[in-house]
Amino acid sequence: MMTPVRARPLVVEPIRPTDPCTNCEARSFSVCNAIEAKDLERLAALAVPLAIDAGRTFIEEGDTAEHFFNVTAGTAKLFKLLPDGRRQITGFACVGTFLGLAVSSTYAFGAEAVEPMRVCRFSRAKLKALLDDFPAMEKRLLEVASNELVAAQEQMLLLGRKTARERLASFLVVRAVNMASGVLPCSSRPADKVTLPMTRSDIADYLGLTIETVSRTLTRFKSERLIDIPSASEIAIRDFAALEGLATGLN
Amino acid sequence: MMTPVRARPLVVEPIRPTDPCTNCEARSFSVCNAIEAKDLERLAALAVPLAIDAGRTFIEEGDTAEHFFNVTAGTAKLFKLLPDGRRQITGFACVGTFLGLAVSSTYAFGAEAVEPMRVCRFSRAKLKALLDDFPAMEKRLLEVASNELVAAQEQMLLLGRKTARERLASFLVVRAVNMASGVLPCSSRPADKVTLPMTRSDIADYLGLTIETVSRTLTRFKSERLIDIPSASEIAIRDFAALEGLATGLN
DNA sequence: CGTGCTTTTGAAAATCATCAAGTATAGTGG
DNA sequence: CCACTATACTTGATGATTTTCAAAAGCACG
Repeated sequence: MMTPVRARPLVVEPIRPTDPCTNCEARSFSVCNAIEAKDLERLAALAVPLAIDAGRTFIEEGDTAEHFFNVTAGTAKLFKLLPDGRRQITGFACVGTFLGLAVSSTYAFGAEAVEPMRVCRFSRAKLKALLDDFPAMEKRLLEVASNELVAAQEQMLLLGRKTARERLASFLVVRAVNMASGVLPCSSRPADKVTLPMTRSDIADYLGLTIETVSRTLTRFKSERLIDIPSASEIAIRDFAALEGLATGLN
Repeated sequence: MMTPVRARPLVVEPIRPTDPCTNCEARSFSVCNAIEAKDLERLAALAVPLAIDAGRTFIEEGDTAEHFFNVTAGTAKLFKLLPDGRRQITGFACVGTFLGLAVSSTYAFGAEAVEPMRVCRFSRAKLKALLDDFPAMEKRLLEVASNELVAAQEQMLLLGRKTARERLASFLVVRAVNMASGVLPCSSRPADKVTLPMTRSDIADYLGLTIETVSRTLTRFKSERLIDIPSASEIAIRDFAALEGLATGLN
């Protein structure tokens, strides 16, 4: 159940293109777009691009927080653990997500790559110094934090008050909406296909359920013609409206 | 179960002392202390101090977010609702708490006074403008948001993975620690008495349980000599260490 | 001293977890 | 390319924690 400890050093295959930021395909999604093109050089000087293998833990809960991370490719799961191994995944970080916001000196959560990832790593101290020169970026960070706070509140509602069916429906609906907005101009219709790079165990730990309940609920959705399950990591949405109704508790 | 709608206008007994900020007893707890004494006048010009009756909803989920609030006395519960009335309380806002952080134009949560409250109300637009002149305050807001994010993650762990006993123990432990730090110099020993201004229903909706489970669990704690219950709104901590062990899942 | 609310306590029911196989799927090495 | 193994996923039976339903006991307030 628990993540095996890897002995290898963290830095895996560092990449050093001429200018990591200017052509960064993740910039438009991320906090970095608060910085104008002419100033990108200063940001680039701080950014250490890294490749991270799937399954690797790159933030350990409780470690001293020396770095910020910005996800440029792939997906990570963020989690908190109880001493006996119980795990709560607090979110999935995809392209553009900024990690490491914490006032305290230690990370309040762990992070592990779900898929092979690319991230930009920043020294906390240096980036904080940089923030003094770019108030726009600080504003952007506040926006990001506020958005995450809203998402966290929504997740508390899910964990505290929704049934297993409602939780899975919510999960699929959010995924479908996010997948669509990533590709198409914002706020279009939801995707009709959802990919699940994470395992059933991850989904369970995200929704506060067990893998069995996740599996059973998805099979039931399928038998109700709400979804299709072409493969374990792919879900086709057949009745988005019904799922949305379920997700919002309209039964 | 649902909060009755009040017909009265929101603004209850506005207070207008000569300078609401300089002598504000909540300033040291709040974001306002990011502003130096000489600049307090500009902040004071924006602050509208209000008194709010217990039970009054002063932020309605979904309403257009026109104001920020800063709690100067009393306690509020913040919550999200499902259409059928299920409620999740996402937090309790006490003295010093800043409310209204939201990027979107509408509030993502509702807020209702648990006790009689005093708050300072700010126009969002005006306060945002003020932020441009006081980057220190923006930094402070980011800190606040980061702290809330950490708390939210902790609450997700509680809601998703802890048992009823562990949830109640966590709740009491956090309260005991907070009560102590409010009165005494920070990071001293936890309070040996905890006041619960909120109802059992509020506690249940905060912990993702029912009032019956909250009541039963507390009585069981009492029979196990972990606490005493002199009155429904007052709990004496008899074995803090045991509660803390429970809270962290050490059984 | 009722009246209405909150809280407590009890019994029954239900959702979800646990335990236990069995079935896919993917990765490995022959 | 194909067994072979390990892992992930699904499915079934049972069980337990928590909810639901019900009612009594406390408390606050007029």
